[in-house]
Order: sequence, then structure tokens, then C-alpha cells
Amino acid sequence: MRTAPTILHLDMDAFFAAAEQAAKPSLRGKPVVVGGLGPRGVVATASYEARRFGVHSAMPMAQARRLAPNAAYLVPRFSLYRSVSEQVMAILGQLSPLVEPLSLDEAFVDLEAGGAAHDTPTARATGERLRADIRAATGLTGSVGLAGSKMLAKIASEQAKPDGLVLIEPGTERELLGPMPVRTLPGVGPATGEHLRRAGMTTVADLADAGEDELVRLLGRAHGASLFRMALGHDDRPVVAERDAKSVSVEDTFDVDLHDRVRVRIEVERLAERCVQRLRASGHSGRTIVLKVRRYDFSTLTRSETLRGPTDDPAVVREAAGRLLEAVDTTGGVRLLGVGVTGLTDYTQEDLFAQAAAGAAAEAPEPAPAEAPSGAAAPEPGEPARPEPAERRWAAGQDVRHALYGPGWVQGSGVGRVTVRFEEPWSPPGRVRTFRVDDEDLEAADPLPLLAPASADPAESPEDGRPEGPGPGESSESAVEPVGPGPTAARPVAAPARPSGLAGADGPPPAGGGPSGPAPAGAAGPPRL
DNA sequence: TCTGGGGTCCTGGACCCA
DNA sequence: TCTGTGGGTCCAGGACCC
Repeated sequence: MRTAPTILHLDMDAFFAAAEQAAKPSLRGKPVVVGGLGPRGVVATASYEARRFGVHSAMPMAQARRLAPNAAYLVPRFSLYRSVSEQVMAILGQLSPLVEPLSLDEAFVDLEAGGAAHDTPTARATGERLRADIRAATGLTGSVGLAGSKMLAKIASEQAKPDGLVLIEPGTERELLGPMPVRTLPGVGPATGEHLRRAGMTTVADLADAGEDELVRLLGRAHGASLFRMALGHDDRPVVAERDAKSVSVEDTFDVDLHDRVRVRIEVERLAERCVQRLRASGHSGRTIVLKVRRYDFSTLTRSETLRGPTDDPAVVREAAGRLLEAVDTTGGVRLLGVGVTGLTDYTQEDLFAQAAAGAAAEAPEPAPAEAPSGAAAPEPGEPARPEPAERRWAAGQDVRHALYGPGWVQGSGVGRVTVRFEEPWSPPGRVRTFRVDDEDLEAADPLPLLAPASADPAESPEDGRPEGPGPGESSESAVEPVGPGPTAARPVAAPARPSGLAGADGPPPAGGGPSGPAPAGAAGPPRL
């Protein structure tokens, strides 16, 4: 615990949604929801405009659509978020060598280690300068918490949201924390919160009054003791710049439960391959293989097997995962499968027995290829390329480039058409045009930077110098008023007429497919996020 | 149309071994 | 030799976080 508020916690405000609004001028000031658009998707981030409708992270997407039917619904673009995150982390790195990223949009910084703050005034000035630097570099806002410990700095940044700074003076912790609900403390989720509530504890002060012994009795040794310390405002966890990964895993939830045992086996083998690709990309091998199965009723089983030595051999992981699957009852259906590797090391010492088994298995015939996944998002780096679907699919929010009209983003697609809004982050709201999904002039593109490159003139319209009016086989709509997109659509607010046959959030799904595009009947492809 | 994906940490039981 | 005990490892599940 420090005597000066030199631990800084940065939390970018509604990061994914804010990045989308920065990238898409027509969505600024409008409700935006980023997440999985499939039938089982959940909300990753909602803009503050969408939160006013009650939409929040981890909410089922179907529920979000009911609450905010006119919001824009977009798939996540992790490559964009990663590049913005790298900019932000680089700015943090100028403050201190001790920066601990928690995720793409959050980090702790030890200002003392960087000599960037030694008392309250200098800490506050550093925090304010940081917020200004981030806004200048990315165009986005972040909230800053400053305190003498990680826990309090995080609580402070939460209080600072959105776009603010809160500093907790060392010495005021207990007074500040006392009236707060127990859920404020890290490590208290729904289950622990309910457990404590049943024991009559609803505030942090209740925990401090209960005493360590009582909390240990209720929650176990580690959790109880650490919660008691936190209730007193004590938290001496250091800011750690480098953390070694302890496990690598991949998992997929299927749009439709899998019942065919052969199909389940094929999916497990695919996941094992993807897992090993990630494992290798991270420079690791691992010794324990974990299979995860979530059944039709949401009950989740894990089965694991520890090898004699670490491996990064796809055949070994595939075979182990297959053996684990043999021990799982999948009657009734499977909604999620996952394969993971733990017990990571930096080197490989192949398990000879497992390799021998894999060698024998390699002589067996290859399993039949499964149908193309229904996922529409482009694979992330490090992921295997997915097979090209028979019909091109466009995900709402995806970056595209048209040979004639330049850069834009997919506003919606369905029934053979894709609606694209042509605008750039530094342009005014752009015009919408609709094309056939297989239009040869339309191609997927990389995200544009959020701020104008030095050569770009912010006043210049993206449509300038481009042909006006609809071209052959194409329709165009007004530039300023939001328009009705397709079924998967990023639907800007107050969407009026939609193309006939296309359904929005409040209409029926398009024929032959889920919300993010047609899928083969009965197919249960891997999901979107 | 209820509930993603990728992680970490902890607990408790089973089992082995000294 | 039998029994008790304690530590280590493995395994499965729960809780939590972003």
C-alpha cells in the first residue's frame, strides 16, 4: 500500500463501440452494440447511447435487440481494436516501465517506478496529461483512476467513467469503501455476492466487521482472507509488466446443438488443430490436454489428460482430445466444444507413447470434411483460414472497398444483397449503396486508422470525385438520414423503409439463414463472437 | 430465439508415496 | 506389518474477470 496515489488504472470508455463510432461517422451519437450477431451471440460492448436502453456487456444479443431495436449491431473488428490498443499501451509505456495490460482496453501503471508521480498533485497532473494524450492519438476517451493500490485505482476509474479522472487519497480508503456494495470488490461476483447476502453482508463495511475468520469459514481460506484484506482497503499486489500464459484454448458455440457423434468428433479435432496453432504461435508446448463440453442444458463438463511430457504436435493433441471425448455422454446435444492445453513450457519434449498412438492413427482414413462454418467474420491472425463459402457473406460492420466508390463498411446483408455505407473516419456521414453479394467490385478491406492521415483533408467528402447516382445493378440512398439495412444489419437509429424481404431486428429472419447470413439448413457452424 | 470466448485462480476429492 | 498422516499431483468443477 503506497502513501501516495501512484498506481494508475486506465479504462477506455466503451472501447469497442467507441472505436466503431470513431471509424463510422454515421454512427456517432447513436446507440451501437458490438458483439456476436449469431442466434447465440452476446454483447461485447454497448455504447453509452445503447446503455440508456438497458443494453450492457454479456447480455444475450436477442435481448439487446428487443431493448434497443434501432441500435446499430456490429461484429467486433479485433484488428482495429488491437492497433488502437497498441497506441494506447505505447503512451502508457512512456510513463513507466511497469505497465500491466489487463485486456485490450485496460491497464495498470506504476507511476512511481517511472518517476511520473510522487505525490497527489503530480499524480493528478500525470493522469490528466495521459487522458489528453490518448485523445489526441486515438480520438477516443479513457477514464483514469489513481490510488495507492491496484484495487482502489480500479474502483476509482470505475467511478470516473465516462471520460473522467478520480483520485483516492491514501488514508481515506476505509471510509470510502465502507458503504459500497460487496460486489465492488474484485473477486465478488454473482455467486459470492449472493453467498454473502445470505449471511447478512451487503456492504464492504459488513465484511470488515465480520472478521477474517468468518469470511474464511464462508468462502474458504484463500478467498476469505483476501476479501477481508480488501475490505480493509489493503491490497499490496504489485504491478506486473510481464505475465506468462498458463493455458491456451479455443472453443466454439454452435448456432444449433450438435447431435451427430461423428460431427462432434470432427469438431473436436478441428478445435484441437486450432488450439495447437495458437499454442505454437505463442512459442509454447503443453502437457495437459483439456476437453470442454457444454451440453444442450448448459451443463458444462471438462475432462483432462496429462501426457508424459509437453507437446505441440497437432496429432497428439487431436488424439488426446478424441480419447477424452469418448468418456463424455453427448446424447441430448452439444452446444459448445472447446479444446485447451495447460501446463505450458517454452520447449517441446514429445510424449513418445502419445506420438506412437498418433502415428498409428495417421494411417487411418481422414474424417470427412464438415460443411463450411456459418461464421462470417474473417479469421483472426493465427487462426486457420476458413473455407470460402459457396456464397460470399458480409458481416455487419465489416470493412470493405469498392472499386468505384472506395472504402466503406457493411451495413447489412441478406437475400443476395449487401448494403454498404461509404464513409471514412475523417469524412462526414457517407452515402449508402446496395450491391449484389457477389459483386466483383466489392472486396473485404483492412480497417482504416481512426484519425486522418496527414495528407487527408477532413472536409473532403468520401464521395467527392466519384460517380453520382446508382450504377448498374445498384441502388443508392440518402447520405445523411440513416437508412434501413439488411437483416444482419448495423441499423442506425430511426431506420425507415427497409428493402422488401429484408428483416430488421423486429422482423422475421431472412429465409434460409441466421441473423448473420444464410447457413445450410440444419448446419451448426462455429459461431461469431 | 437466454446465457461468447479466452483466460486465471481456488477448492475438494482421489490417489500415490514416504 | 499395519495404520495414520501429510505432501504432491491429477482431475473436475465453480467462480470470476474483461
